[in-house]
Amino acid sequence: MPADAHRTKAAPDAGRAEPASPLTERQEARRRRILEACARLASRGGFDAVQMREVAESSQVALGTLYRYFPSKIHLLVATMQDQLEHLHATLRKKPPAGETAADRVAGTLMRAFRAMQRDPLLADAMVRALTFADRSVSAEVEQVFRRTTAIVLDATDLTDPTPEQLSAVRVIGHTWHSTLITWLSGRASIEQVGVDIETVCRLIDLTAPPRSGQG
Amino acid sequence: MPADAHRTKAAPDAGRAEPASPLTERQEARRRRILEACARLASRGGFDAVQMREVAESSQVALGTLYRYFPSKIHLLVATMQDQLEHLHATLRKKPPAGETAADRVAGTLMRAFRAMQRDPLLADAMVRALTFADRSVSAEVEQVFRRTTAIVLDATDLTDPTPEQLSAVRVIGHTWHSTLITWLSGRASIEQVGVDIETVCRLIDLTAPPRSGQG
DNA sequence: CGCCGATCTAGAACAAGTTTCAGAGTTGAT
DNA sequence: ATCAACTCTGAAACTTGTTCTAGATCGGCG
Repeated sequence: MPADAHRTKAAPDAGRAEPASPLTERQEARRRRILEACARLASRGGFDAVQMREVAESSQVALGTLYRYFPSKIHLLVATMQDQLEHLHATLRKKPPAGETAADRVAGTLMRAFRAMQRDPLLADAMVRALTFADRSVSAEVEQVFRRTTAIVLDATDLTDPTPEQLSAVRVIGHTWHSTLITWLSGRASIEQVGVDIETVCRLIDLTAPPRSGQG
Repeated sequence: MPADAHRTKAAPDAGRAEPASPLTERQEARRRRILEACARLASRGGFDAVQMREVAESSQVALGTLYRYFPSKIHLLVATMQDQLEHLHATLRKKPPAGETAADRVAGTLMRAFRAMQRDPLLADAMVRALTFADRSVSAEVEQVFRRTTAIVLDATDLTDPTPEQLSAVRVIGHTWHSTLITWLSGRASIEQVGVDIETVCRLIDLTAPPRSGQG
C-alpha cells in the first residue's frame, strides 16, 4: 500500500485550480510545462508521439512526477484538450460569430473551431482520440470538456434559459461535432462532408428554439 | 524481411469472404473461434479483458496466427463489432420496427439496438471504444461498420432513393448513436438521456423526408 | 511416397504505458 | 536552524500489445 494511495494530503491533481491545494508556483509551472510538451509532441506525430517518457523528459520532470500530475496518458491528453478549449472559448467570446438564426451562429462557431483543428490535425487527432477512448476513470475530466463544449455552443445560440429540449439538441450537436471530427481525422470523410453534417445537425436548434427572426 | 511482408500469397485477411483466397474450412473455423473468444472475453471485463494472449489461448491458436488473422487488437474488436452488427441487422430485417413517421421507426430501431447493448454493456464498451479509437490503418474495416450502421438506419426510414440531404441526416444519426453510446458506457449519461437524444436527432429525418403523415 | 512453399506453433524479444522504490530536495511549523 | 512530512528524481520492474525466429504441419504436386 503506497503512502498516497488515497491521497492523504492534496496531490497536484488533474482537477482545476482551487479546491484541494493551491499548487505552488513551481508546481503550476511544472503543470504548464507538461501540458505544453504534450501539445508540442502531439502536434508532430499525433497520439502515438505523445510518449510518457518523452513528455517527462521534454518538460524536465521525472516520469513519476508526470504520473502524479496526470495519472495516465489519457488524463494528460484530455487535460490538454480542456486547456485548448479554454483558449478557443476565450477567442470566441471576443469575436462571437454573426448569423441570423441560432443555427447559423452555432454552425459558424463550430466551423471556426473546425478550422482551428485543421491547422493542427495531429494535435486534434491525439486529443479527440483520447477523449473518446477515455473510460470511467477519466469521466470527471471528460465531463468538464463536454461542459465546456456545451457552453461554447450555448453561447452561440444566445439562449439565456434553454429548455430541456434545447439542451438535448445542444448535446446532440456536441456529439456530432466530436464524431464528425473523428471521421475526418481518420480519413473517412472530406472536409466538405463535415461541413454539411455540421449544418445539418445545427438545424435542430432552430427546430426547438423560439426564433428571433422566424424560420420554420 | 519476412517472407510475407507484402503478402506474396493470400493471407487470411481481415476482409470479408471471397476475393483474396477462399479460406479453407479449418481457417474459417479458426477465424470463428477467434471472434467468439474475443466476444466472450469482452463480455466479462470489457476492452481491457480482451488481451491478445488470452484470445489466442482461448481460441486455441498461436499468438502469431491471431495476428495473421487480425493485425491488431483494434482490428479484432472492429471485426467483432461487424459480426455482431450482422446478427442485429438480420434480426431487424425479420421484425422491422413499426411507427408512423420515419423518425419513429428509426428511433425504434436504434432503441432496440440500444437495448441489445444494455444486455451486454462490457462487450458494447469494448467494441465501441475500439471503433472510435481506430486510426487510419483500420479505416477500411471501420468504414464497413459505418456502412452497415447506415444501412440499418436507412432500412428503417423506408426511403428507396435518399437525397444527399437525407444521407447527411442519416450520417448524423449514426454519429449521435455512437457518441451517446459512449457517453452512456462511460457513465456520463443516463439511459433516459440517451433515449431523449436519440429521439431528438431522429427528428432530422422527418425534417428532410417527404412525410407520409406530416409533422410540421 | 517425398518434396516445396505456405501456414501454424511455441516462445523469446521488443516497445510503450504504468508502477514501484530508495534517496535527494523542498516546505512549513516550531 | 531543525525536524517531519511531503514532493521530486532516477532507475528498474512489470504489463500487455506487437514483432520476430526456428521449427513443426499441412496441402498440393511430381
